Amino acid sequence: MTVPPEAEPVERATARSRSIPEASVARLALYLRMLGELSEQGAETVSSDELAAATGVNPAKLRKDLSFIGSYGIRGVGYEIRPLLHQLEQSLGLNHRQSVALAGVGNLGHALAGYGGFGGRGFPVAALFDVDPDLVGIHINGIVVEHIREIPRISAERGVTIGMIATPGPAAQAVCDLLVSAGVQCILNFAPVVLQVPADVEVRKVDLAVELQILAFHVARRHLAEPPQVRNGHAANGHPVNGVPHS
Amino acid sequence: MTVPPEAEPVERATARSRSIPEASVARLALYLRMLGELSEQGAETVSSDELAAATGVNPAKLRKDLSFIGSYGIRGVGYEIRPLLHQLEQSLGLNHRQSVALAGVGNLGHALAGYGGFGGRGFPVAALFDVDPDLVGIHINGIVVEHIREIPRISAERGVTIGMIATPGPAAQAVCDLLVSAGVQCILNFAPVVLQVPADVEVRKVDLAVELQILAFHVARRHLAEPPQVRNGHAANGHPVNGVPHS
DNA sequence: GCAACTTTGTGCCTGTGTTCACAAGCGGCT
DNA sequence: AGCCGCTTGTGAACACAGGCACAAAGTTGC
Repeated sequence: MTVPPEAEPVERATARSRSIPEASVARLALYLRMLGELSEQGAETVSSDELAAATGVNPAKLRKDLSFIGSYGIRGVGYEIRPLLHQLEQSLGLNHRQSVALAGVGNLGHALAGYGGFGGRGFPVAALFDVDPDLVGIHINGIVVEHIREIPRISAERGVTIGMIATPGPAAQAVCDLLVSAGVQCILNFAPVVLQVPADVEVRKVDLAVELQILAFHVARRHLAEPPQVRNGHAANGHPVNGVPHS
Repeated sequence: MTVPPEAEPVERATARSRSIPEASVARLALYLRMLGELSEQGAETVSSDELAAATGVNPAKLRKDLSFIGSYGIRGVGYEIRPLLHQLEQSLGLNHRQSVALAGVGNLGHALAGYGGFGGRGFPVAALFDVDPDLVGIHINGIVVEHIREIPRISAERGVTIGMIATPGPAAQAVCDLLVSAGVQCILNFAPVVLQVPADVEVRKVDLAVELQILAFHVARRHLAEPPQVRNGHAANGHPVNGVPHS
């Protein structure tokens, strides 16, 4: 009585993430950045223990993650940074630039447009969009803000592959539809809504309010157990261990 | 033969998250917001299927999540929105305001300080900090930016419980230490570094560059299978199903 | 060339999260 | 009043992620 004929639930999941586990991909990106820093500092090799300590990950987990992209370590020595870096970039799809379109140039969007962490890491922001006539036409970081309705044309022209949505919630779905119609396959959504997209479009959501609420939950848990307890002796000097992992 | 004497690996995990699973907490925050919207629209009850569809979550998972905070549903009917909302706020620790301190009022920090999603949801930004003398003293949203060194004093005065770090990477650890010494127990970190903190401080990290790289990875996976394939016929009208869950 | 040491790569086990499927419970209709 | 349909709450199976511990494989020193 419950489930009707139904489609295949397993097929899609396995087909989507051939080989590399979702959770590992996120950490690989972390390793990539840390390796870049180490490389700039002139290091030639790293051991899994060193890299694990630097990224706050369990060494065994790190090795397993790296094993998904091949055997680039030397037993008894560690990992040669240069080749590993190259292989990581390859595996994460960073060998060809991914142009980003950002829709919504309000408070948050403006900051994202100017955020150096994107362009510096192979994700140049190639187009900006908004509906507000006061914003359309202004320059941010050398890029002109265009009207939302131009999304399909301009995205195609500039070879946009990734969309970021930083609009208010109510506008997000419409903008999302435009991005999808422009051929964008991946969307990073900062708006507090659940986007409806075709099955072949990937959406990731960053929800700042939810992040805070998760923290608030932990604060509350603490206060149930401990008394007020203000840490007045400066613990600022010794930070014992620990970089608390998270999903 | 495998497991030696060893300490208790279970003890710590269970003690830390008495009752509610980590992953559920994140979704509970989602439900909370959606229930708020439904309540404003005048709805009295929701079924798990409806709420699940609205939040892009599996209905069974949703019911299990809600079961962690108690039985607030009526079989045959659904959930009464008002009492459920209230209970959710209680369980997530939103019954007493949590003041937030934000360190780093650069590009991203400025946007966060002005972001309406925080204050409106019970997380008033109560203090702003930076090192830059050009920024110290300016007002954002009616709050004066203070110097980093004032973190301990001002945080204590204003009852800050949550810290947000939006500084450049190299400055983050020092700022983090100051926040910890001020008694802050939870930190939301936007800087691309792994913070070292005492074991009793909770850190969550939001890493925008990593989010993009995860998306880039999926784009690359796609391109291995499919040809260029630009979606020119407008798929903008019908968004079939699907709001793609994520970890 | 061999032995001792170091570090990777991985098999296996454990725990956590997700999903299905169904019994229990509630309201409405006859 | 009793039945029927609907929806919750949850037991059980399953998939995924994490971490230990060890064999394999390399390096260094003699």
